[in-house]
Amino acid sequence: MQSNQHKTVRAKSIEVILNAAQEEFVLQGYKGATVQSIADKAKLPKANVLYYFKNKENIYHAVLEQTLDMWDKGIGDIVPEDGPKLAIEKFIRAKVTMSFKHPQASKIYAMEIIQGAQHLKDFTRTYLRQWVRDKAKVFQYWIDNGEMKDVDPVSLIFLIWSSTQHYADFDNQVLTIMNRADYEQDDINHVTNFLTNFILTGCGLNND
Amino acid sequence: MQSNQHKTVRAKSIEVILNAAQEEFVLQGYKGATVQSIADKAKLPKANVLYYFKNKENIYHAVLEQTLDMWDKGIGDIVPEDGPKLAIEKFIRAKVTMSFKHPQASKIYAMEIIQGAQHLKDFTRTYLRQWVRDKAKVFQYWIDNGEMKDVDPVSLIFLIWSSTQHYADFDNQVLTIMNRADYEQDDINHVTNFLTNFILTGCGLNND
DNA sequence: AAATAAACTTACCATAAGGTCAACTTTTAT
DNA sequence: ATAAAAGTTGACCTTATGGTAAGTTTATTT
Repeated sequence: MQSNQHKTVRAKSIEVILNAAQEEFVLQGYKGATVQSIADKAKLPKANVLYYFKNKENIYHAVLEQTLDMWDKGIGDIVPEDGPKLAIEKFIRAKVTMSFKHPQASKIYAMEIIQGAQHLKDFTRTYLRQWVRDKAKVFQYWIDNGEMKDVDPVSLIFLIWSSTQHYADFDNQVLTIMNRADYEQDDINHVTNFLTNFILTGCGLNND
Repeated sequence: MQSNQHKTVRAKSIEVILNAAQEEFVLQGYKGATVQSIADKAKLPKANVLYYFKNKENIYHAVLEQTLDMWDKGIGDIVPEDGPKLAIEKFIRAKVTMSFKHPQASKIYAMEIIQGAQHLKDFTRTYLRQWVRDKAKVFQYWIDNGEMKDVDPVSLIFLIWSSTQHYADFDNQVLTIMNRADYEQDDINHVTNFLTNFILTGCGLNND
């Protein structure tokens, strides 16, 4: 099949370019990453990279979209049926795992937001705002139902976000402070356990 | 006095340049910030900026140093004599206030670390690592003394750092989600109270 | 007042980077 | 077999940027 074969070449090139681009954007920032450097990392000529993506900004957009997609898939939902304990446990585990396994994605996102979210204003204003409101409602439901302590749901969400993503965005700092070269599976477990325990306790949900 | 008068001019120019530079570096990243754009924001000719700082990297270094200095001054110490409750309260309050009042400083630092801490490797490896070890020891002392719950001190420090700095680094996102234009004093209080309560609870120190 | 040092400014240069183009090769469809 | 489509690439162009050189103006000292 024509389109099938083409798609394979396309898909492969695009994938290799996006991975290279992600690394470069994280390491050098948007302006600092050059199409040439992305091409080099992807082992393709620059003109070939620009054949698949009309320009540098398109590459960046694609990287951002890829990131949001991955998160959407990788991070499960927070649903009333789980109850607060299980829901929070699941959510923290997913976020921590994501942070340790795909720090680059988190970093790209973080840098974009820090710099003013120029390319994600819409996403934040619509999708993310609604997401927070929805989940805040779920927490509030549990609170009203006496299933967890009365803590401000939005602040709680921010705390979970920040404390989990820290291990991705600041991995260099964390590793340096701990005098380690790389994360290992034990670290994921340790952090997951700590954060789960600590945050559940904060929500009045710990039973250790 | 000669050197006095000179220093005034110097100091003033340098100050105005560094403030402009900080904004530009946050908004555009290191590579994206141009000497020209810094000069424009400082309302000085480019060559004048380069008269005070030999080159762009020097400006960046100076901005980083300024940031570290400010934090060092603005964030009090964690000392055994305070006991865990007061010490944590004071520390969270200082960090939150810092986040709301000087988000730029936090952002510059965050971006530097995210991008690999190229210019702060030494700072992290020596000063910051030692700082964490010292404070961890203080927490451990309190734990051994039965003054607080047995939580991993290093993980606790990371949690306090991340949850407080979130309001600086991600201020755009936080404000957008809350559908607000700017932070107000009430927000500082609200966040300080939430985080203090929540984290003290996590440490088994809350008495509400 | 003259001399010296600091502050400021203009014009300029070399390089790097984003992006285009036209030619060429390979793959696919008929 | 051939035409069309997709993919590949080197050469090139334009602009922006970091930095310099060389000079002028302003302030300070003696």
